[in-house]
Amino acid sequence: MNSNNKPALNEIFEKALSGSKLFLKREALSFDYVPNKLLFRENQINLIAESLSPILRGAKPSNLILYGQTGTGKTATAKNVINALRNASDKTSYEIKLCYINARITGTEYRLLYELGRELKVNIPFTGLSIAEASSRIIEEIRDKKLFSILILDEIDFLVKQHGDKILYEFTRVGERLSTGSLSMVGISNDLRFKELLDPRVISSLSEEEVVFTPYSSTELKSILEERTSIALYPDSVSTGAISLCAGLAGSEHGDARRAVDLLRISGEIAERENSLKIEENHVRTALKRIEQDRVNDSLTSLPIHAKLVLLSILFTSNNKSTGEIYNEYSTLTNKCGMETLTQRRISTLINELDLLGLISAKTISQGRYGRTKKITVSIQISLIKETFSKDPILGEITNSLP
DNA sequence: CCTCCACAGGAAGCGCAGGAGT
DNA sequence: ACTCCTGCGCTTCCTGTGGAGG
Repeated sequence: MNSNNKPALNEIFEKALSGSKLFLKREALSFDYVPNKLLFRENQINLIAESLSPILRGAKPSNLILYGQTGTGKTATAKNVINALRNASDKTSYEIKLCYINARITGTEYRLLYELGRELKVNIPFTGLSIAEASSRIIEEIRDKKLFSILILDEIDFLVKQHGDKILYEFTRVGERLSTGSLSMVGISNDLRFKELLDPRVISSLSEEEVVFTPYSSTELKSILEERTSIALYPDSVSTGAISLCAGLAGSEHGDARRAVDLLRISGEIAERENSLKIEENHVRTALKRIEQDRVNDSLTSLPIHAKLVLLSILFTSNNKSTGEIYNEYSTLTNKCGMETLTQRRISTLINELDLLGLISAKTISQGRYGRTKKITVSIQISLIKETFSKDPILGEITNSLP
């Protein structure tokens, strides 16, 4: 792309058309953008490409697992290699099918098969079939049409944590049993200890090859951001300080490129709204605050009604209260507004879910003689909760009666 | 050292929604 | 119309447990 200081003609027109003074190509700063050139991932790209390349000769490639924390470029790298493989496969006579599935979005075994079936053009209804029937339809299709298929399972650890490794076992078995065609898997996991959850048989088959993605360092993050901005923004529309700050903030935990890129994009949007011609550090700081607020707001509004009631109960009692005390308060609340009261067991899991969302913190502690319980504390700004819930048709009144 | 509190959290199963096949 | 399938939210029943007080 153009990186010289003189804007090309098309850039000027583009600018006029989009009305944006900053963004040339906003998508390049979106989290699912797959750049043509991935920085600092040459090794991984080569490893994956080598493992998958037998497919171009009509042989079964080995299964592999990609490990690494969020934002280390696993998905982007996988997609990058797949795109290249797709292009290369046009020149072969074998029919190669590539199927990318995110196991967190496609949460269940059946829907996994459904998605895979759709990619392979097998007729699998949205619901109604048994898992066995659905998978045998897929196997038949692969065998009959001699398909060479690669299934990329993103966030595979979610699937295993929720449903066990049964389906993975099935898939690896299928891969081994097929006489014509093939089915290979590329698993992508955020959890480095994910293998411990698997059956040894699945491990030996699934992780024939392993590729590890290490977190980016802040300097690497900086280079990545610079590369992306050169595509996404007009020249000279971001200060070096702002880039460093994005890289630093995102790198402080572990080198999370997704966070860095998101942060920069939102900073850009804020700068744009202020009619600023350059993204500065203060925009980044505002963006950081806004990301956090949006996240909280989203999870608050999408909470099921009983989870909201539990959260309110926590607000009505003071901090550091036990599950039992929260449950009592919750019961009086449900009675007050004439709703059914769920069991304490259920509330216990709701509390855990709220904890997982980062809205509250629930620590299990032991008080010896006085039992074992959780100490529950709200971990976000209370005013945010009040603000969101007071608009709620059912909970508005109760919320406003809060002290 | 043992006991026993006040829960945690696993397992099983129920009723329902939503949909396919017959 | 009827059977069969899965997912989901929930209940019921259950076993497990860290440590203060005896």
